[in-house]
Amino acid sequence: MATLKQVAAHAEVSVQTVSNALNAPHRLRADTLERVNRSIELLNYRPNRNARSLRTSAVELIGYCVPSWPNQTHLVMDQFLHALCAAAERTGRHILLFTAPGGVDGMPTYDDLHARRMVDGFVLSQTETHDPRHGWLKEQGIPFVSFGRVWKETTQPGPWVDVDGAAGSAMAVRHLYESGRRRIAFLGWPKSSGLGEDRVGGWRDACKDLGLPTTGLTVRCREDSIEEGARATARLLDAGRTVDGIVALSDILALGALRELTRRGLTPGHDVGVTGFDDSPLAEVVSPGLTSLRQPMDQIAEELITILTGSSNGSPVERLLRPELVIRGSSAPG
Amino acid sequence: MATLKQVAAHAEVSVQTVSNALNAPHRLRADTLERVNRSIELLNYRPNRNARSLRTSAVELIGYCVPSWPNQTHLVMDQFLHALCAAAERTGRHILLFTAPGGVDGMPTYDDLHARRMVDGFVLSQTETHDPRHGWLKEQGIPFVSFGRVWKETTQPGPWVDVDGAAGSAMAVRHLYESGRRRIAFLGWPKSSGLGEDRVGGWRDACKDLGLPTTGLTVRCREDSIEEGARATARLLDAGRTVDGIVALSDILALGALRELTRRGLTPGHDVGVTGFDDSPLAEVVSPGLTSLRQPMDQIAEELITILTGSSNGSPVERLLRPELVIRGSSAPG
DNA sequence: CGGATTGTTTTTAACGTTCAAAACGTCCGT
DNA sequence: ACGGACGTTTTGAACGTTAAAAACAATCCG
Repeated sequence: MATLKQVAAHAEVSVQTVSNALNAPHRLRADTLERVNRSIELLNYRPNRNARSLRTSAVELIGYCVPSWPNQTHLVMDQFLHALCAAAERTGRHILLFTAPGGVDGMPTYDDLHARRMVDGFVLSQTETHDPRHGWLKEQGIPFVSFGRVWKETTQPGPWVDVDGAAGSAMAVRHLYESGRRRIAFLGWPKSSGLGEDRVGGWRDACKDLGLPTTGLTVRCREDSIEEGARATARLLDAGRTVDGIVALSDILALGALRELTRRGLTPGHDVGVTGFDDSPLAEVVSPGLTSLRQPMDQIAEELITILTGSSNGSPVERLLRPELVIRGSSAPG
Repeated sequence: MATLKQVAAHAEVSVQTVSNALNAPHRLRADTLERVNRSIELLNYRPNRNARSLRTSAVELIGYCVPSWPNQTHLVMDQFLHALCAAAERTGRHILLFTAPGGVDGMPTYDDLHARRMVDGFVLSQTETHDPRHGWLKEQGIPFVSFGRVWKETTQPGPWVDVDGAAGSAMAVRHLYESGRRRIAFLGWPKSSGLGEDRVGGWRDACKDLGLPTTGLTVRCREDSIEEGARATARLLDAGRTVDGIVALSDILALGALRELTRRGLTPGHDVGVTGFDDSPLAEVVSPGLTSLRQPMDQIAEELITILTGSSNGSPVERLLRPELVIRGSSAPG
């Protein structure tokens, strides 16, 4: 494996000149640059990243903790990871995966990776309400950016990128409204979830804007499962009042709604319009296809990397992106 | 950030002694070791990985190319990644993610990562028939291990770990047989797929062993989609002959089968037993739950890391692991 | 023509670690 | 007392790169 020294000898220049040819080519005279480049090519030289990192103390690696919540399925994780990787590579960086316990217990792992100079910073995801990681990292001066706000904190301890759940729900409501639905229910999560409150808020506001009723039309599911989604839908339908639209907080809950509707002989899309969230692979795979709010993964990843690797001057950056409504059969005009 | 030098000064020993305290503690006198360890603790010293890697030329990082086939969904990728990460960490290593074009076009990317000393080796997955990567890497002398055999090669160019698809299919067939099914069909892929041929072979052999018919009971789907699975099932049922069991090559195809059966008023599990492959999150989320063959992810990951980081003495290692049949409602005794 | 200016290249000194060899003690047998 | 053997510690050099400063060369200006 060729080194700078060997290239330098071959091109008959000093080591530093070869280094400059790579990192500051404008400093070289045109003919020298070409000569050096020929030698680099000829010897198939590639800079040793470890030596470079040792000298510059920047490893160009970004840590990402691969999540593993047993209950929750990460249906869009592969999309996210691919987007994140691609965005990192566009800046010459890479993603280093690691596992860590949740909450504060995981902090030593983050600290260690940073202290050993294995990563320059972190991308956080799976942000929880009152997530302790953000404050901790900020306190340690470890660079990070979060995919997801730290809910229930007035001042956010660090930069983040997030998808506007309220706007998403509102889009779903308006879409159902435009296809004639007038009693649109919401399947949500317990109040403790910041993400849940964000999305239910958007539904409520949009309904009020359009003059639609909201009372008695919210069901809070205890967990994110098909079963709970179906139960919640059953409760809604059994309450006696008509429901012709359902905005679900997740694709999983929406699938539960679809199942319950079908079980009762109602046709999703025709009798009741249903929408989900996140546009997971399931959404286009079920029948009828599930209308869902897609997260703009590429843009999210791009912003995350930009913020993390940016000059970070002044106040932390906050970016709220709009999801995109992907319309499928479950909300076909009825 | 503390360095070896500072720890050495604090403990009043030489730099090398501190290094030895970490890498070869048996060489130190007990009291020296303790003194050094106290200093390490006190100064909160962590070895700089870049300096270490530069010296030893081992980065303790394993490259994994995050796949992105547009058509195919990676329903178990997060499970795999988590297992792989955990297994790597058990040996003090980590996973570095990257993206690369498929086939030979991606090889420069692999080569580059290795040449720049950013990874020690690679874990390959999403192995295709005649996959060129294995031969190429072997030729370059770049360490790797593959999750998945290189199909259609008599001598495998490198070590691999794989799941025994034939055994899996056979388990599914025997399970359906035990609950009384006697005409068990197979939903597969085109003949060009090595993985497909492996699984269909297991089905055929198991049926013959049990004295069950196989002729006219195989359907080859053009692509891995719910739609194709449903179409294939329709074709089977329209052929006039009875079918009381379906072994599908994938969970997706199995879901298609479930859908078509339900559409025709047949009850999966009661009228026809259905099994899938891979035990994706979908399997336990649909209704009825889908009986499926789970890949032993933790064991796979463990083997991959062991082989890749092992002494690699002599001939390449090959490990064929048995999948586990997870029984759910879709194959409930009818 | 001398001094300043600019452009290009080289020299020197790190970055933080580990390897190999040398040095230092201590104990032993003779 | 001496040489050897062992156990522990230190010394010197190297891994491959880049930052900073120094050196050199060419050009410009008064």
